[in-house]
Order: sequence, then structure tokens, then C-alpha cells
Amino acid sequence: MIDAIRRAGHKITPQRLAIVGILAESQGHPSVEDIYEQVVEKFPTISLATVYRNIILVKSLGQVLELGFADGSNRYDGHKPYPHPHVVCVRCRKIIDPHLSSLTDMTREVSRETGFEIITHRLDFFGLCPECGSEKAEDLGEKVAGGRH
Amino acid sequence: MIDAIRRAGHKITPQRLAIVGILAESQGHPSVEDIYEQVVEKFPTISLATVYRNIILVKSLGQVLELGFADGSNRYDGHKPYPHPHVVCVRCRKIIDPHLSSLTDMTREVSRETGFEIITHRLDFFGLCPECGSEKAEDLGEKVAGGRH
DNA sequence: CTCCCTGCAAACTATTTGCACCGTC
DNA sequence: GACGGTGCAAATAGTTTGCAGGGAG
Repeated sequence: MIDAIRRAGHKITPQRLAIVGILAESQGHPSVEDIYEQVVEKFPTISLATVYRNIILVKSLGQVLELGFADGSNRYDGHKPYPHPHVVCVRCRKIIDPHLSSLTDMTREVSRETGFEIITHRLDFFGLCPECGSEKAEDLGEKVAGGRH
Repeated sequence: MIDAIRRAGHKITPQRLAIVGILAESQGHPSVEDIYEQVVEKFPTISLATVYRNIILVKSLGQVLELGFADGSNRYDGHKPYPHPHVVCVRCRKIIDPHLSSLTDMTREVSRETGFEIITHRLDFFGLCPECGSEKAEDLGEKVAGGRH
């Protein structure tokens, strides 16, 4: 990832290094805030703008997958920066990657039926993870799958 | 849809009637702006706030499906207000509903593997529709599948 | 030594909210 | 007539941008 940045002619600053490091290594699909909070530990004066700018950079290099959700929250995956399904806990916001077959078949089916040239896709499942599922549930329904902001 | 609103104890105003009418009848997955522009024709003094408030209302009654996208845009479907796949043209933003089987199988598979209790899902394909695909393509890649704003 | 990058603050955009008046029931 | 709904304007939240100084190459 660092190489990709260097190859694209961008400088390697300590802040940038820290930010892309978190993106590249984390398994947990961090949010902008998550990243910011971790980086502030090392660089107390860093600004959110710098985090945003660097995310935009690696995103433009195809080194990270951005997952925008209906409620406006964004999560990032630098570990598998290509489209793949996600399973999201609507209670604790945990995100994991399920192993799924038959998605390419589905893409072909869609392409045949609609005449679209499919470029990418997005598949998310929303529900309760085992930990949250055993607790009592209330405010779940609403803002789950759909409209951002 | 009007009945659902009345049953929930809300009044039927002319503005409300116009807004939900557009949501219920349109096949085209309109945006807030689309709805506003149509309603302004009849009610020149209507405000965006009223459109938002009424969308929130019908959404809370489960009468409309909200599709939030990575770039922050929202689209609404009052025709099929339950989760279903969409195919989105990244050029002209047209949205259509493909007919797809095997999604329920997939949900079961995810549930079994992850231990999640799946509540809902979201499946979108992004690409070029037949009309846009025949033109030349440039600024497509970036903000396609992912992070809303 | 030259730019790119950073930090700060202000700008932006989409949505939400407070408030006074209005219209449905 | 009461109370929910509307229109307006201001508030909000998340992200982006302009600018001046600082550091990587």
C-alpha cells in the first residue's frame, strides 16, 4: 500500500504512514472516527481533515474499500479492497466477512436480464450477532438497511 | 398507504397527499429532490422540510423503502417497500429491479456460517445501462459502490 | 530548495429542529 | 376548538476546502 502511494508520486509522511497502516492491517472495518482516535495517540495535533484526505488518497488508488451506510456512517476495509459481502450487527455495529459462493452467477444473471454492463456490486446482510442476539432487543427495526444520512 | 397514515392517527393534508402519492405510484425510485420538484408544481410554497418530514413518517410506517447510497444520495421506493435487489446505472442514476432467485438461500447460508440472526439485507449492482453503455465512458470508477458521502 | 502535506478554521450540503400560524378532524 | 402539520429560518453533523507554515524528497 505504501508502495502504491509512492509509485503514484506521493510523499510518505509519518501521519500518512500511521493512517494507511491502520487501514491496511485492521480486520475490523474501522470508521473515520476509529482511525482518527488511534492516530491521535501518536500525533496529538493531527486533524480530521488529514485523515479524510488520506482516506481519499488510498481510495483513489484502489487500496481500500469504502462502505457507506444508510445512516451516513462510513467504514473502511484495506484488507480486502474489492467488493465482497458483509454481515453487519445492527446493535453493536460489528462487521464480518462471510464466505459466500454463487455471487458471480448472480451477477451474470442480472447482466443477462437487464442488459446492464455490471461494474461492481454491494451485498450487505443486517442482523444481530450471536453476542447481541442473546440480549433483549428493542430499537432495532428502523434505520437498518436503507437510507443514509 | 393513505389508510396506513390515517390508521396511525395522522391527518391527511393536501401536501401530504401529494408527497405520498408520488412515493406510492412512481416506478422510478425518486430522490427527495425529485419529489420536491414535483410537489412544488402544485404547492409553490411547500418547503423541503415538509417533504422530509413526510418521508420520515411513511418510512416509520414501513410503507416505503429508503435506499441510501455511498455518495449521500437517497432514493425511495413506495411500490415495493421491502428489501429487494437493485441495479443502478452509475452514469444516469437510473435504478431498476431485477428478478433474482436464490437470495433467501444465501441468507440462510450466511446465518448458518456467522451465527447472526439476519433481519434484512441490501443487494445492489452497479454498472452501465444499455443506453449509457453504448456511449463513451470516463468518470465512472470512483464513488460507485461504497461510501456515502 | 521545491512542492506536497498538514493543521486550523471556515465553507458546504443534506437533513433536522424551533417556532408561530394554519387547517384538518 | 384542539392539536398536528406546515413554512420559514436557524441549527446540526459530517465532510471538504482555502490558506499559511513545515517537512519529505
